[in-house]
Amino acid sequence: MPVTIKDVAKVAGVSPSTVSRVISNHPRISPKTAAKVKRIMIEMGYHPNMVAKSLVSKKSNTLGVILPRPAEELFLNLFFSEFIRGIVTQATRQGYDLLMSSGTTESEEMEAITRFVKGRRVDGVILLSSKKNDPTVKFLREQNFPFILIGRSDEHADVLSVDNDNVQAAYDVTKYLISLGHERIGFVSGPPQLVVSQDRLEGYKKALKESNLPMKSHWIVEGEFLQESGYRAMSMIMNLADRPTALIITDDLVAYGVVRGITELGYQVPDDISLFSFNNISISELTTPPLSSVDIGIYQMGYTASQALLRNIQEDQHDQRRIVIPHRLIIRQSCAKMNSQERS
Amino acid sequence: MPVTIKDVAKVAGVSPSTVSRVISNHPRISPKTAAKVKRIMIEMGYHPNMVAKSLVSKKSNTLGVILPRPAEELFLNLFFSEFIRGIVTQATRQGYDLLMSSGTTESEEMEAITRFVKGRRVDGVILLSSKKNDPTVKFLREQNFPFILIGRSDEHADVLSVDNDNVQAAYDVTKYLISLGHERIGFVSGPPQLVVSQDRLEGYKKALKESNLPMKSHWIVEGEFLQESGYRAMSMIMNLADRPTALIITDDLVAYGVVRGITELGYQVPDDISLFSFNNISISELTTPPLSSVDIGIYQMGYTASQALLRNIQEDQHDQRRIVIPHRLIIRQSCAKMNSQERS
DNA sequence: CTGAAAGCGCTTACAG
DNA sequence: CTGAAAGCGCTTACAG
Repeated sequence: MPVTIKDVAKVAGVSPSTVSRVISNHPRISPKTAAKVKRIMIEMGYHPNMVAKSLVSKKSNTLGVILPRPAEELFLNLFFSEFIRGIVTQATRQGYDLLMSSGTTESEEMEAITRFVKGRRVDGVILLSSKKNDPTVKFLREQNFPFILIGRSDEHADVLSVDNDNVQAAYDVTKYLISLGHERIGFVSGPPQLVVSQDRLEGYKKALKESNLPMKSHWIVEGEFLQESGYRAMSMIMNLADRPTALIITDDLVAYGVVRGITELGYQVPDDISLFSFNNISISELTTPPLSSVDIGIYQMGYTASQALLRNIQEDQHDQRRIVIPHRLIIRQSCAKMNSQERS
Repeated sequence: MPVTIKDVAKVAGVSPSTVSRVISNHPRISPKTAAKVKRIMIEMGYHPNMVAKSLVSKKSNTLGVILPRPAEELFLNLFFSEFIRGIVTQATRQGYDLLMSSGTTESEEMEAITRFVKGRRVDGVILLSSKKNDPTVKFLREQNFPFILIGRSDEHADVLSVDNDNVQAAYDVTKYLISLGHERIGFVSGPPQLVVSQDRLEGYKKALKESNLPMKSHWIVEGEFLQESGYRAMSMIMNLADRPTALIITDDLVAYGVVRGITELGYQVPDDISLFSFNNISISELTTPPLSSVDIGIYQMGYTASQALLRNIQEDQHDQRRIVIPHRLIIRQSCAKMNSQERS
């Protein structure tokens, strides 16, 4: 039988209300009783029942996250560790825990969110997906429940969210390759329905247009966030008569497949083709040669998401901004300078 | 204002008790009232307050995990994703959620566990660490609270746990290398205070002794679970007059550093030296050449941990077994066969 | 088959 | 400064 406030009160010879006030450091309590009650709490090994506390206070001191379902598992898996760590670190620092569940189907996902929100188990929700037409976003808005979206939502532009400026990031990468003298630049993209894919492609196109460089549709390959995707793309790309001298790749793991494909076809990076990828997960510095990659600040995204959501919860003034996490181009050895005779 | 059982009762013209019984599918309720109440619940958008439910039922339907603190962060980080996914998948399947927190110091860790356990927020705890003299293990035993340990505990042998047979795994790897003709086999180990390091080293020694092969202490290097560790070890190892022809490495990431070191020194894998590592995380198939590695079933460990813990909670018969997850040697291209003239 | 009542362990006006 | 009482939203003997 765990010890309750009542037990402590009895031993201390005070009322339960007084014990409760001591716990919450109520100002109008005599230092003497406070000291006594505190001593007895420790002696008896008292610890408040958070569930009971939560029931009356209507606060859980908990944030909720739903794991992405299988379809996007792979993409998110790579980030997952760093991301969750960022979320938990900041949440813990502010005295919040993290409640997690996963949904295999969309309806299971909705069920989990409902359980969290209507079951009063969390004070706020972090949404990992940025799909079009997401019913969870709709639900949370209807409930007027605090939440933050990772990524961008086109339908719900006025929602609290953290994201990268993926258009700008891809633009920056493209411009960098152009500055090295590349004129034929290809793009190995991710699933076209994802906002992140669309944004990066847009930045790439913008940079090419601005520099008056050609943009051929057969230089753009769409795939999954899988090594295989990159690998397979190469047999096509490398056999092109007008093949690109540089490739932008939407993810490090995909880039790894690209490197493998290129190597197997007997070509060299960066001598035959330059590569620049995204996400800067640990793999990117482990390839031969080490890959240049865009660091999108995954840990910081998680950290910031927690922080912004908690502010919303605590100040109860639902600000609806979009927070942009800065990106950084990490230059390694996968890009070569072009000199003019090679350009033909 | 969320709708409560009382609200539903009022509209349905029954008592709250009846509504409660309908929700829990109590047998002695007329199908007619049941149907009516259910209809009204849906109409009113009723969802039970899990906190209130938890207070009276004394069940939270939640498992707790504490994230490892920084010291071991890196080692566990690599597994983390897969591991948590295994835990969550199985927990969700059985209707449980996962509550997470992290502690930077040992006392913060204890605080988090206490909050979970004494605060009645979880029904069981999964312990990720397998340190010596772990106060959290002691606490949970004293509280007689359901928990499962990942790894092995020497002081607490009679505790529910999931682990690999690391002695056997290292033994198997060593025997495999011996079968290829290697006679000088080195070991790049992890932090010596970790049980996993000790176990693997033991299996390695056992196999060598059994085959009457030499075991020199300068063939054994202890380090961290970091790429740098492996990298640094190589300048020493490769300059040995009697340098090993094969190396067992405690982790894929460390092995990556080893490959880098070997390559920079102008040697080749597996021609100059064979490598076999542990954990089989995604990196291992991405190196050049692809690394042979021991698959220790990380996802399955998480999955099994959830499952065993939940059985303990639900059947309330605290069985205290040690569950061993089988390992598999994944043979790739990093080990060469030795022929006799090379052996000298 | 159903309801009234007590209680889970807390908090917090209200009163003194 | 402190206590008695009501209540958070549920469950569950007990009685009928």
